[in-house]
Amino acid sequence: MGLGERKLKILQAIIKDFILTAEPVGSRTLMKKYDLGISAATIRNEMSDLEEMGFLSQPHTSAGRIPSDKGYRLYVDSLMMMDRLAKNQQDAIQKSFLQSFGEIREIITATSKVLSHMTKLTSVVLSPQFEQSKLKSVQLVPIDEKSLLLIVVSESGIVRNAIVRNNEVFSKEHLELITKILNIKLKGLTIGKVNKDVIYDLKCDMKKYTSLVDLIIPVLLATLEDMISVEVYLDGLMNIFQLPEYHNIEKARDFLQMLNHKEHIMDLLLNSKDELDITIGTENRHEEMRNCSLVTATYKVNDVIVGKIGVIGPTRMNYDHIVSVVDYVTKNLTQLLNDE
Amino acid sequence: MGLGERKLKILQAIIKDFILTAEPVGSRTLMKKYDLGISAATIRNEMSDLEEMGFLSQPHTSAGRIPSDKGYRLYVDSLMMMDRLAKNQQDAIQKSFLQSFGEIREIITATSKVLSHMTKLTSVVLSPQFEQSKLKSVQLVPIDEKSLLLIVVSESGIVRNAIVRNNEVFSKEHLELITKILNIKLKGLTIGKVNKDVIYDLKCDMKKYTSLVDLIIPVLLATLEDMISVEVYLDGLMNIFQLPEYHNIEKARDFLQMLNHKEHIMDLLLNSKDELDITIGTENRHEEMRNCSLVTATYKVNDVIVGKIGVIGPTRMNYDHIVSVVDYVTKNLTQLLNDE
DNA sequence: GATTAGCACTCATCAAGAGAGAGTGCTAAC
DNA sequence: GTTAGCACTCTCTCTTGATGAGTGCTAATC
Repeated sequence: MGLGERKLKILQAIIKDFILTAEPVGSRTLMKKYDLGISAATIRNEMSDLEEMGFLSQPHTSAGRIPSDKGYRLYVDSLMMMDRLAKNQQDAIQKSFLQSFGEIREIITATSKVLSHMTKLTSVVLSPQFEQSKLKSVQLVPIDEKSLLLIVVSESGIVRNAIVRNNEVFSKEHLELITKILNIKLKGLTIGKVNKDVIYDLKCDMKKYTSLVDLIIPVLLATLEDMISVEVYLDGLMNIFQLPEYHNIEKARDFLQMLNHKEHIMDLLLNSKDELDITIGTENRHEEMRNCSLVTATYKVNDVIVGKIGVIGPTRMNYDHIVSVVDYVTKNLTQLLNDE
Repeated sequence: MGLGERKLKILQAIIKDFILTAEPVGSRTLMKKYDLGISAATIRNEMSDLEEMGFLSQPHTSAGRIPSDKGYRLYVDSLMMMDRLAKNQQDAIQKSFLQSFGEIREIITATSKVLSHMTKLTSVVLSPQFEQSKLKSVQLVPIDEKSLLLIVVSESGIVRNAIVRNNEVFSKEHLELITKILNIKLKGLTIGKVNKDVIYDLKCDMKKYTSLVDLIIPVLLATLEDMISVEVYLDGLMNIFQLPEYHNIEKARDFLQMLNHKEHIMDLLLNSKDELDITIGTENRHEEMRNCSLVTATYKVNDVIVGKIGVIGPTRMNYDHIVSVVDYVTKNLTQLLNDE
């Protein structure tokens, strides 16, 4: 059985109505609210067909129909119109980005905030993966006789530091020499590529200062580790309380508990490889996500450093709007990050 | 009417039972479960008195009694025994502190985690207030021709940095001079005391380099601002779902939404000035806290830098245990922070 | 042959009522 | 002063019946 024009129209109307009301949609409602030009009985027959084909389902015999994941999938792939955001919404998004100053943390936080605010759902943002970023400089700055500050700067502009403590007084000449060698060896190297071999190499070159180097290396490694670690930012968790699907305490609890596991979220987001990706209900790998959809997008800095942004909500989400928002936010974010 | 020994015993038993079961306690239950040596009828009379005095209340005529805030207050002030934590619990707390390495963020996070874990409630920790901390050094390190890193170190060991960008190339001599002046003027100064006067003074001393100074000063101020800003750490938010008082969705929502406002939490915590403070229900200034109690403690670093830790839960919380945990955690935290 | 009106049937939801259970307050006896 | 006994109160749960939304099927209509 094929999917005629009329069936598609009905499916679209059902999805539209269900997204709006969160109530199963009946044939009479459909006839009255949407100008389909056919009677309720005919709609019933078509709905019956659509259910048989798996695009709709029925909570119980005498209820209306609700879209299935397959139904949403069809809608998202073929029926959805990505609406251009209203001017005032575009402005709101741009404005929120203007307020966040240079620091990457600030930008990410602002992104997360605006996403959840514009969608009234929960937003998830992963900080950029700096693994592919190159090292620009490593510095050792004395802060008092027995401790010094290790500063690592990457080309992408991230800066990290850590304190190195010693029992003896650091010699200025040694420090300068070590700094020099560190820079020669590490400058231009991709952070993710600083591995055992590189460290071994470093140690060989600085055999004379083993005691000092042994102090610095672990701190350096920890700092590099910290630079490439991806952080998860959430916002709008409480928005779910506005949604009828989460008026049930168990549902709300499960949702919140799921988002409490950062690794879990990273797994979800990193799973989608497309520029803009929609995962609907059971399409998700995680059991806990079976009633949720996820709209994610990838943002880039200099084409190598990538991060993810996304919105999580019930499968009954306003895909048109959410996708538009995610898309527009991604564009703004990318622009902001590449301007610097 | 005075509070005889017997009345106190009954109150204590009621509180004990209610903390355990979350159900109003009746006279017969009390007689059967607790060895009071009197009949249910006598207990009823006593309970009636206790209610009249305001220590108990009754949800409805034919229900048992529950402790009022005043009842808990009496309990906490006079009846409570601070139980020494079991050895294994002490060990668990100590262990969790051992795992957190030097960084203050890590320590605070660990504190928050262990608090919520040991109490099965929500923990709140405020990072230390570094306002009273003194500046140790300010450094300007070039990271490339047109940008340099401003590093501020305090005596308490916190380090912050920020990037200063310029359109022109920085002159090495100027930088060294400026660094020198900055250090002379700022070293030893309490961070919170760096005000307009100090800045004005600085500017006067460096009139020759106005363009450079005008670049650096705002960054410096922002960095200092960042150093003294207090952060709020929460953990165990989801623990409330285990409590019967939050099986109601509105209650759970209100609780979570309340804790979503960081300023709100800071206000709550900073309100209590004692070493260890218990605020019960309506004793709290905030309407949203009327069903909650808050156990807070103050931790110190070098006697000047202070922070707060606390546990939030329903007024029906196990005060003995919570207080013991908060107390023990505070001791460990203080020790760890002062060792460094 | 597709469409539609009509109707019997199903199921969730809501309100009202009955019964059970827990607990109290009062009274009279100990 | 303490206790047993009893009537009374109130919540909670279960049942019942009514209501209403919606379906599926059948037969009539276009």
